[in-house]
Amino acid sequence: MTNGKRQQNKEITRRAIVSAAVDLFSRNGYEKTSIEDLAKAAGIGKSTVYTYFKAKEEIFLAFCDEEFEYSFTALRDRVDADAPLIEQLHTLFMSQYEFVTSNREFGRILLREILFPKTVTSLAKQSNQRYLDALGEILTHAKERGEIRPELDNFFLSAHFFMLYLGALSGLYTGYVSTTEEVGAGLRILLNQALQGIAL
Amino acid sequence: MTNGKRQQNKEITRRAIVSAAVDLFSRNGYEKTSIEDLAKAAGIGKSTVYTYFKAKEEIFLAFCDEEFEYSFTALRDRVDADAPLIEQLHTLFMSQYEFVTSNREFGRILLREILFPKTVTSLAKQSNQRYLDALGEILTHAKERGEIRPELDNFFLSAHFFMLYLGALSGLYTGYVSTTEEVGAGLRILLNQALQGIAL
DNA sequence: CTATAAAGTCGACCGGATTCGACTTTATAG
DNA sequence: CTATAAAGTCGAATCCGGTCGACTTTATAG
Repeated sequence: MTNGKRQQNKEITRRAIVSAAVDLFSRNGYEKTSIEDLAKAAGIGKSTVYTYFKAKEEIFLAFCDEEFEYSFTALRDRVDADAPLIEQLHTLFMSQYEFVTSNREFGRILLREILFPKTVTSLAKQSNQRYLDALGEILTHAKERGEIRPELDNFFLSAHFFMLYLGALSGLYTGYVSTTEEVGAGLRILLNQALQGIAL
Repeated sequence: MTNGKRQQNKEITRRAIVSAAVDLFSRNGYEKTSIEDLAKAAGIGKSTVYTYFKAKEEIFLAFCDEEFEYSFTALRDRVDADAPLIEQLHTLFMSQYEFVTSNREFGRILLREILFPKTVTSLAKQSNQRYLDALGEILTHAKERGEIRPELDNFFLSAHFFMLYLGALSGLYTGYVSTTEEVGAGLRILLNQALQGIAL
């Protein structure tokens, strides 16, 4: 009857792994944490980890999920829903920027996984979706205020802004810029281009 | 005296490794080619490879450099310098798109390294620069024709378009789109948004 | 209360990238 | 022409992600 016992234990073990990941990844970094370390910390055997996650990367994404939850909630409050669109976008992205790069290595791996995942996992897509949803909301509101062209599709608008944000981040990782100020300034220029249009 | 002998041999060996990489990566793919395979093909010992490259990824970037040379040259001819800007950009990017995704795995690794490199190597920056330069040329020409706002900075314009291109590519890798046609259509929408502007 | 199939666990193993350390070659000072 | 230090080479060892297959636990049908 009760197949709930199994389900429940599975959930507990899964949490134990993610919790170990949050701890060890944060403390020692992704590369320096082995699957065996995680297993030991979670009190299970190494290969059991693979019943819960297909690959190490997947654990990383679950780890991100936890961290994101916090970051996104904290963020909602910071964005003023009636500020000009560009300010809202700038605030949103710079907050995310600070969170994502709070650990450089962490940010790099996360961005790689989100943009160019090895396999299309629901988790990667989910992370993405969260951004696109948050943006979509802001955009809908901006349309209502008559700030942007209403005929444009929210998905492509969100994607557009999101890519500009990632461009600013990439500038950091490739060494084009190095300070938060530079990233912020660059991002603002790009957002302005998008809003005002590039063509004469 | 002659410390040239050593230098010269080093260069020869380096070339041998890259040449082996071009051959084996193309034929069997990146993951399926082991360092030992490369070493054997280059006629050296496995660990000697590490005197020339810090990691496998670095060999991959050297490999890309070779391949890009060809791809970029072939491309110049295809772009009509007097077509409307959006057509030029679309042609440029779709050609690159086809080249980059001719092997899905290859494209994925390349894009990761270009956007979010583990270490800022000159190679990654160089690849990037090549794109930005090619774009800069097109943009300068477009300014002369009066097609775009002349006060905008070429670097940020190039970066903007480049990111939209990468967004389209990312859509492929994350599963938002799956055919070349869809990528092309999505890219066109994004380019249009950038050119026409998003704001009312 | 079994029998048994399904689900879960884990130690042992595998392949491949990277490191180590002993050995060989080269450049050069005297 | 040595001696020797620096540079280069490579097989062996290590480390780690991931798979395999034998073993254990759980659910359930009769």
